[in-house]
Amino acid sequence: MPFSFEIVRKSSEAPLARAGVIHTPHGDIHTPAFITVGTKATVKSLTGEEVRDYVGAEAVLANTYHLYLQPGDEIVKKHGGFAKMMGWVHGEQTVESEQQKGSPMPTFTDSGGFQVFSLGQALGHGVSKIATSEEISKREVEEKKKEGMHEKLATIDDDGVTFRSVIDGSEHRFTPEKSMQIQHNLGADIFFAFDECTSPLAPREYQKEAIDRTHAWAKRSLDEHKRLGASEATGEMQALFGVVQGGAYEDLRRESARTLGAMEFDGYGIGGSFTKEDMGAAVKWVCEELPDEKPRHLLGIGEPLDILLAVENGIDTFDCVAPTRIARNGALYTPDGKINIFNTKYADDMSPVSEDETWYTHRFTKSYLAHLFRAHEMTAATIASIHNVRFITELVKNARQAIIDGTFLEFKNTFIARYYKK
RNA sequence: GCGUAGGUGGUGGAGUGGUCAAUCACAACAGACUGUAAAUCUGUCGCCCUUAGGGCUUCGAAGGUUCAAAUCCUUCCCUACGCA
Repeated sequence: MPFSFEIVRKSSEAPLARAGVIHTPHGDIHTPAFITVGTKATVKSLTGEEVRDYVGAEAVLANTYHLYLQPGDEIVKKHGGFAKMMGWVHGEQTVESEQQKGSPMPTFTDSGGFQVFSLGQALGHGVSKIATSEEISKREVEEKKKEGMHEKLATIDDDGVTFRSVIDGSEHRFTPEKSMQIQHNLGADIFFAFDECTSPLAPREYQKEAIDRTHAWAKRSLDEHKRLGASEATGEMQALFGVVQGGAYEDLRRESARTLGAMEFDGYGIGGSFTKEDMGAAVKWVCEELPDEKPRHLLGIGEPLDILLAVENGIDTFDCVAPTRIARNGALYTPDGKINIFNTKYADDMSPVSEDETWYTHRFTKSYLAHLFRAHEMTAATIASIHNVRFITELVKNARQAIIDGTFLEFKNTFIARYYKK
């Protein structure tokens, strides 16, 4: 089946929220959906089977920059794409027909645009996806002091980006065309156009310059995508999403969404580094401008509250490293908020890691998991990652059901009241 | 019994007259993490006072030398290894 998107139900309460299905050649994604991040063709500490059966994820997102550097996109191509390579394949629960078993499941690849930001402008400034406005003003003061202290690993010009490998320091160059060629080799179902992610520290003039560049790159990405044609592995044409930028400026965000919305993309990504306060607003502006009938992916988000806000404002899919990263560092999502399993009180806590007894991680006690972390056992990361990604995946699935049931706002408020109560 | 080397904060281990409440590592305690340069990073870690800072008690024990001792001297206790 070729790529398509179908809206199943629009929320009766939130004008932008909707439930739908993304059909890909490798299976369906029921939206809103959380897309698990597997940057280097692995969801850190988990196998494909664990992500499929214990997490219940429907799609995985890998990264162009990282796989290009290591092991190299040609190697991935030889495997028939990263999904096959990492064992992200259909099993008992996910197949519709017997012949589908063992075939790849749905995948995305990010374009490498974010790495240009995180290894360039943001390097050494501690700026990431989300910053508080307080932090930003503090950093503006420190900005000059730090100037030159960190050698940037990437520099941008209108044609593309020159960067140094974080692995061996060697110099490389990405252009929109190059990103498309690599993504084509990596073999995902859904690609992202090569974009420039800006820092919230950057002034308005720069944000404007950056979206103009991002729009030009979007056009070039689209042209190259068409030129490359159907995937050699599947014979299917893969989908390409354009990426909206514009910082915290409403007019730039709307302009970016309108400009890209007029192009022949299969869907849209919303990128950028946000402050905690303006993410929801930025999503709303953009979704009001984007064509209704195409899916929208919010890149790199997020925490439970951010996800609910984004669903409410029209987002269909998300990806975020937080569930797996904080899992490796001993933090767990629970319905009552985030906990740090290292805290003394959990050493003797006999309650299950997951409240829900249908979850795989229900069988382990918090005490056991705390022990594994303290003992530096690798399974600590595995169990915590399965739990956290499941938690976020279920949250989004439940939000989807609530939209269908017409109870989204109640669902959202109930969740937030419990999760954030002190 | 003799010889040798030692006894430092939860642990290992620096320090051998003043800048020592005592480097460092680990453990412990808490925090951060949002298109992954992250199994990472930050802070605390003798006791008391509200931070700046101040006060008090510590380096096997007891005495002593000195303006000043974890550091020097004496005695004692203990540990490891070697010799009887």
